[in-house]
Amino acid sequence: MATIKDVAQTAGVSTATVSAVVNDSAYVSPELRARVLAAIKELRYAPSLLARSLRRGHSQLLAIVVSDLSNPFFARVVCAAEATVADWGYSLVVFNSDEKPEAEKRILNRIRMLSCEGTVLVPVGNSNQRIHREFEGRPMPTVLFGRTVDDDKSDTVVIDNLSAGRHATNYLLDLGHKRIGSITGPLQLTTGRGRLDGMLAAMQARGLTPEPQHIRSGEFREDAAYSVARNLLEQPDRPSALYVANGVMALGTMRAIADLGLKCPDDISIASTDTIPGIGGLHPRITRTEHPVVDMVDEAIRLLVDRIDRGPEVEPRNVVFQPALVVGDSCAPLDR
Amino acid sequence: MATIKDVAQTAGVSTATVSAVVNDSAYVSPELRARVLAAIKELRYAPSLLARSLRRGHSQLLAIVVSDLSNPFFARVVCAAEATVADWGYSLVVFNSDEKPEAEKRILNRIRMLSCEGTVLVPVGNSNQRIHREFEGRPMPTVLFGRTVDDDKSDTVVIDNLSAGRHATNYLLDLGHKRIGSITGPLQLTTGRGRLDGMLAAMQARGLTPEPQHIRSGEFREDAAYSVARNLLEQPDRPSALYVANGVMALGTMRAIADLGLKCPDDISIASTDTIPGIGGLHPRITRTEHPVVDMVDEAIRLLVDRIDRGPEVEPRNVVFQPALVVGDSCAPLDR
DNA sequence: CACACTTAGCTAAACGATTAGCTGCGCGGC
DNA sequence: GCCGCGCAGCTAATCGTTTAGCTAAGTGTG
Repeated sequence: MATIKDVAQTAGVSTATVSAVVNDSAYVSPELRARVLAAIKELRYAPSLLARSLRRGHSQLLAIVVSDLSNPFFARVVCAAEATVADWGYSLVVFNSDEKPEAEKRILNRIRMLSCEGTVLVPVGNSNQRIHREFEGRPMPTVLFGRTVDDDKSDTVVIDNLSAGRHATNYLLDLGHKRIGSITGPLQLTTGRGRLDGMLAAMQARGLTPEPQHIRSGEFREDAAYSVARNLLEQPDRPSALYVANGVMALGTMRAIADLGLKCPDDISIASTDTIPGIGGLHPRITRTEHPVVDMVDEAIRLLVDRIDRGPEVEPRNVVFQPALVVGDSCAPLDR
Repeated sequence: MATIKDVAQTAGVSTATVSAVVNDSAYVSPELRARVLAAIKELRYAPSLLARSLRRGHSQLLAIVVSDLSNPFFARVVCAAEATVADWGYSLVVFNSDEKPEAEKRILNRIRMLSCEGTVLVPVGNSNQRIHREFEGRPMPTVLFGRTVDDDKSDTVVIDNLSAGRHATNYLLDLGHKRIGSITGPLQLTTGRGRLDGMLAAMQARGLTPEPQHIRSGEFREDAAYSVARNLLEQPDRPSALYVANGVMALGTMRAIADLGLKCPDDISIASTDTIPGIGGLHPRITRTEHPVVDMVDEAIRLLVDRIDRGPEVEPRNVVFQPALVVGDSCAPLDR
């Protein structure tokens, strides 16, 4: 690879002049400029971002750490992030913590070593100490995405989990369901706890109390939801409707329903939060609340870049997006 | 952020000694080692990978460029790559060319500037010149993934597209279908051309010639497949079965079928190549050929790392994975 | 014509690590 | 007692940039 010295030599100028041409950072006479440009072309020179980063003190690198990259929701997040980040002139380093705190720790450390300028983090667990412990010293600009932790120092972008759970449940209630169960995520996560609380609040508002054995939670995964759903639905007094906390869990639940020889929505109605893109042609079409992934990611990157530029003085900002109900045909009215 | 100088100063040693301790690259007396370790801990020192990379001449960075990150198939690829790459001690920079040649060009250039040590590339278009033009000078270790181009210099990891198309089509033929159509990807891509050729070969082997208007192709996207399928199925003489070239196109086709008020498999049978994970609980379960994504990615990374280590002398290797037929219930026997 | 002022382009010092090569100490052998 | 050798740890060069500060030539003014 040609270096700036090679270019300087072939063009017969100093490296400072080459740098000035490349970065347009100082006036260079048309003649020299032309010579430099020609040399660059001839040698196929491209500046080393490594060296530039070292000198300038910033790396043009942003990191994203998601908690489960095999979840289509986070795949969409990464996809959106890649695009937005490119618009801002950064490149994206992607990490998957796989819901493991120790992996997250290792990753955050690596991000620091890579001199990434900022991080979009879907935090694992609920202990914020870790985040700041790892990033101590020069604090790393961080936007918490999707989930929050007890942490008033970071910017956050989340959805209104309570509303999500409530709207989906209200839809079921409006159809006449009374014995509603739920399969939600780990309750130490805001996405798990919040959605369940929304569901319970909706029930309570109608004076209903769900049966304890109908309220389940498990990991945010297809197979976890499958097991939980299977176990729940094999009970003699199964509910007439279920609220399921995310897209892949809804799929797992549908699979359990199918395997048990039940029919949705005939035997049981399903409403969820979050969605799997593209499955609108399959049956049933799941009724769910959706959140605007692309907008959320755009906002997260915007906040992140702003914090990188303006530093820790800026007050932490917490942006909450509202979910929207999308009606499919996975819920049937309960006539009785 | 603490630098190696700070550590050296606090420990009362030279930077060389600190480096020796950090990298375990030379003997350091227990006493100094302890002092250095203490200083590192106290200052929360972590070496700058930027500086290290600059000096050592390699960056611990691998790049992956996929042609459509919103496609769940490539999301799975990125997910698998992230995990494997971490095992080898690298970090992964992710790019999405979105099937745009000019974006790919820009990305490859950026990869070069970032001093990534190697690239897993899902190439856009069919002109290999671009790849080598961009990577000229010190040639960039590259593994072509999923698709190949006219290029005998790179390692490649692909599936046997011909077999994929043939197996899926044979399944339909075995059920008695004769008027089979297809919706495949862009024919300048090996994944488009190959799968279609496999389908046609299967037909031909039974002495059948598909009607030209039943053979369609379009972009590898849900919405593209939807339009094509809709147009195809609205014709009076629609086929009794369709082979669809990938997972998202199968979903688009199913959506078209649903929107037209048709039933799968009653009115039309669908077999595809590639799959969407987790949708086994929805109806119909699409009959398809699957390929071992994780193994393919592992192999690609293995090849890439090997080439980085051993240089361009190694003969290019071309690994082909075989697809496997997975039967769902999207195909009905044709009795007539 | 001398002086100050501008400015194009240069030199050289960073950035934070690694590492070749040097220094000086301690020890063993004759 | 001296010489030579081994080796722990240091100094300083280096990776490829950017950039502060300098030089020298050009310009305009009194």
